[in-house]
Amino acid sequence: MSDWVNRFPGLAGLDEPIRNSLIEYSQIATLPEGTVIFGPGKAPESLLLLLEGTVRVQQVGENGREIVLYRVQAGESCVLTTACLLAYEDYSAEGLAETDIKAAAIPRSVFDDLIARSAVFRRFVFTAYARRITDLFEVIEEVAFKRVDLRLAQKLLELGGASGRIHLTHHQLATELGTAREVVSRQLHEFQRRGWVHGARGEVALTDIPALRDFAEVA
Amino acid sequence: MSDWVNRFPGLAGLDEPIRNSLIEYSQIATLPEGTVIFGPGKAPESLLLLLEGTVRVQQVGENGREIVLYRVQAGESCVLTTACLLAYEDYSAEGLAETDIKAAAIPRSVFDDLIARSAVFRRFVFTAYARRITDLFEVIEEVAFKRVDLRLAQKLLELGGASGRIHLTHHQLATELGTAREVVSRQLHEFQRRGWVHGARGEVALTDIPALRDFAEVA
DNA sequence: CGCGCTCGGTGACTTGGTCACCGACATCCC
DNA sequence: GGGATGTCGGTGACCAAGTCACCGAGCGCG
Repeated sequence: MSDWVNRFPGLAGLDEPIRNSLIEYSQIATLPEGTVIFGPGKAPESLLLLLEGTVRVQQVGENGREIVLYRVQAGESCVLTTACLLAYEDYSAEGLAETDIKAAAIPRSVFDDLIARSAVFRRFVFTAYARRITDLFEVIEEVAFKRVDLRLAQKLLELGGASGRIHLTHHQLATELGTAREVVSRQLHEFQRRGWVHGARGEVALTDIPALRDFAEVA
Repeated sequence: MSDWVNRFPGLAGLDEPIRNSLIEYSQIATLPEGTVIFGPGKAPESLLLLLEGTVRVQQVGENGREIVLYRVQAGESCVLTTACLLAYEDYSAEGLAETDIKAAAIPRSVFDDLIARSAVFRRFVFTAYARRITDLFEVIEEVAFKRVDLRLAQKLLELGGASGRIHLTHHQLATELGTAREVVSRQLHEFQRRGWVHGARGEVALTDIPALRDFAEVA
């Protein structure tokens, strides 16, 4: 069980001593689905490297609406949170375990030490930053400039995978896009009228993926 | 002219050798207002520490609309760009010199070396990251959840300063908020009807700041 | 079974974004 | 001076999106 480091491609070239520090000073934790990993008034104290499961990071507005910012997958790290706890901890994003989770937790001090000692680790961290930040740029572009019907279609394709079945409520889909439940309901209704999807309680089935894809890309 | 390091509070505690490396290996550059510092297809090669002037970072959507993400002021650094050039350079944000600019440019390799050698420098960099990221979170919250009239009122107060005079066109104000010119025109018209502002070509004068502030905060 | 909850549907309305167009003004050049 | 051209702001009509209020269908639970 000391070989979890291999699951992170960015850490492949790590020197032996560094790798050993990492393994020695980090703790493997498991958390059940639904756990709030960090959130308003609950700053994380360590960098998380996700071994299994996914973490959803979302923003909650005062009016109660929510928007998903990005997801951290197995093999990735939760870097943004580390940065934030350094300076301002009063940001309103929260991290949720979307499934059961297994992760390696690296304490701040060890993190700092590794950054100092290893160029590979530095590259790993800054690359992770870059990915998250471009994710955020993308979210901004989407909410500021793009139409919801297109965004919904894209999201459905993204979530539907091979099976084309999505087990989410309209409310949850609305959170994915940062819009309101009614808007999603109406759009899905329209998609159904066109024969692209079929809805049931807490579920959406994609019935014409090519047409959806056409719509999402072209229009 | 080797004492520009003092202008950065976060670099105050820097050890002599580190400080000297920084001064020795960085270059002072001056750029005229309007220079595109980085942008799509134009990745920056060094970390910029702003000595004088301000840099505006904005996102450009395919449809031509724009939104201001944040500003880098004198005494701050342009860290996000460094991270991004590491991984994906195809993000659609661009950095513009909003005034004439003087900045110290730290090459990648020197940056990496300093990060390795100095805990103070590490803290400086990660703190700068944190600030930018919370800025982005704020932008997302605003554009996804808040009403434009409130956002416009806030922006006017922010830009108006003590004098209450703002030398921007309606189009530029729209870019500040990531909305359309017509929307700004209509809102300003309404504000004017209420006696809060007075408009002229390329200029807005705030005529009732307390009322504007009331509106921006309460409603 | 009845109770309370979540989920989704709907109509009416407000707000925001788009489109097309226009006149006022500024600049520049003959 | 008199165009030619471009920017700036105003406007009406329309469409897209968000809000509000309400409802009924399904579901789980005691």
